[in-house]
Amino acid sequence: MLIGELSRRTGVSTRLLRYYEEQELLVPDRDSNGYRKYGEDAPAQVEQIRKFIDSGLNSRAIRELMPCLCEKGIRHCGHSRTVLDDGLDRLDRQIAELTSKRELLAEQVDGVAKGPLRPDPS
DNA sequence: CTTCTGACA
DNA sequence: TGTCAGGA
Repeated sequence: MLIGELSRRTGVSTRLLRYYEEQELLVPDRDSNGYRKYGEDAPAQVEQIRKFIDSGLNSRAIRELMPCLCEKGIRHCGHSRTVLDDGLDRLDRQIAELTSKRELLAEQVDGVAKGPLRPDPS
């Protein structure tokens, strides 16, 4: 199928589908006319890519994961494990950072609550 | 009308 | 990610 059909069937813009190719997430064959020609499994692959993106994985991680995909989800080879676990670790670190920031800001909120009331400047 | 590449008031 | 250009 051509890029237009894949776009309609997945709801992903042609602009994005071309970007995925640029990132080597989904590289289609080319027709003699130069048009991108996607396989029947492309729709499923695009959906998988969307899920990975929504899970916070970067293009490099997704690129390394795509070869590990089969009809139903991921084929758990050793590498896919590593990539997935790295993704979880990165998210845990981000959660820790945000939690830290939240606590600092919360301290300020407490300070304001205890301080004397003043008329708003302006 | 559809797709392609490259570029960004 | 959208959108426009200029060509096939």
